[in-house]
Amino acid sequence: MASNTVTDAPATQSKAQLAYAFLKARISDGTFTPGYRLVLGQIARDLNVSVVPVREAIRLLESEGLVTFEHNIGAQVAMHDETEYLYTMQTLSVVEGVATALSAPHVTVDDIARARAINAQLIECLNHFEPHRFTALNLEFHAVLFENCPNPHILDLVHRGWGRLTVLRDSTFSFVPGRAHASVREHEEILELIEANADPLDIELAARAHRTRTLDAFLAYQENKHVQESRHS
Amino acid sequence: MASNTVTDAPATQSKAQLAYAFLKARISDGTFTPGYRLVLGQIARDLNVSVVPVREAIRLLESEGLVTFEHNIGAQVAMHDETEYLYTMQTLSVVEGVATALSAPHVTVDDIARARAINAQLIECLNHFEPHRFTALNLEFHAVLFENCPNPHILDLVHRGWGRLTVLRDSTFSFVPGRAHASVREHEEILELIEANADPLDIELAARAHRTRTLDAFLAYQENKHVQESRHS
DNA sequence: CTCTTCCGAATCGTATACGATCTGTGATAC
DNA sequence: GTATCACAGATCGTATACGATTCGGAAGAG
Repeated sequence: MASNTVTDAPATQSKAQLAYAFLKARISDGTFTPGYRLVLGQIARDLNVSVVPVREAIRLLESEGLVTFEHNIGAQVAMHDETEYLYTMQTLSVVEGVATALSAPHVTVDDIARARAINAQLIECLNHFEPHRFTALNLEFHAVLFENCPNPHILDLVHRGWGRLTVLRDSTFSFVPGRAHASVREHEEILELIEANADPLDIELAARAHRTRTLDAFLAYQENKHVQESRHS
Repeated sequence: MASNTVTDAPATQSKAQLAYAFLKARISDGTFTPGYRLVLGQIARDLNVSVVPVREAIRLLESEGLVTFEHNIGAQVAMHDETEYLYTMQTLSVVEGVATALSAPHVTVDDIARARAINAQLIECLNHFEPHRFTALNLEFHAVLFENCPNPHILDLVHRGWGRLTVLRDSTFSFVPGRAHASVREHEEILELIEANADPLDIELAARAHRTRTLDAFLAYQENKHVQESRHS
């Protein structure tokens, strides 16, 4: 009866979810670049579904800010000016900060150990540097620290922030590899704060500053690049 | 050509938006109480539209957390346990705090004057206390202080927080009228911090604490009520 | 040569239709 | 009397269909 391609779990998966996953994947991996026009009928044909579920998926992505939508015009992958990255990082610095602080009391010694192991991999990664891998590990590290946040709204905001970030820029560390060294050091500092049952506000501000510094490093790099470019002209 | 009932602006309003506004209004004013089953066909008939736009509106409301949705089962107005209010207030305290701090440098003397005027109305309101009016003015006051926030994401989160709050509880001050007096005093303190160009972090924490205290007051009231109830039994 | 106007193709928004799934009720077995 | 099963009504999910709107290019006026 339930004859599905792979497993039975997604057998009950709606076509809307299928379309959503399809579009999100294509946007994330860069197949659909910012500004790309998302035509309902075309996508529907590609997926062998009707336009209705595709439409639903697009509206969902719109509410997450990954695509923009205009009445009677259609959808396109959201365009990002440089400020977009700035705003997303700033927002994430705030929500990830509180999430980490609220999570701290629920972090077990086992969690700390796992985080240290991941940070060790990050340090090891510094030698033969791969920005993409570094960023993936970096998320893993922070996820251990904020996933215990008891407030589901804040946790959701953190997830959305990371989601947007991966769409906006594959890895900040591609641009500012130097930041990676400081980053792993700060990770250890944050771990020590949590271990010491530090004041939640201290943990929050440390986590926030950690992210803000990555942002600042990128902004400084960009500033510098612009200066160099203007010298050539 | 564009012959509409009232104005021309909503002439281009889609039926999906109509359904969205209709549902949101009914949920906010309490016609549809938490747990109320939202049947697509029924709502569609009431609005003289088909189920498609209604469905779209409901999915939007779902993404905002106002309704819950289950595959092949349907939607109902989101149920709120007590923790829901707690989590929403906590989240709002954080995002409103940063929004206020980020907004502060862009607040003009004129804005400050407007805020003071609103706070004066709040003080005046303390005599013949109407919780609903007080809450509306309270939002107006804070809106003046955070609307200048340059980060659109954070601003959006603040708006969503307030939106959820009005759905969850008409007015916290109905339960804890005593909190209103302290509240208006803290308003003045926040205004003075902004006027003095205080450290953004100080402004942020003041704004955050202001909201947290309202939450704490409610929790204390509730605690007290439960104690009294258990005495009767 | 340039600007305006008009028309057709492409796409969107929504109505209708129909198969799939769930829920509750009544009949049957133990 | 209770538990299980089957069936019917209700509702959901999606396909198809069609009017409405937009956009781009061709035709014509200046």
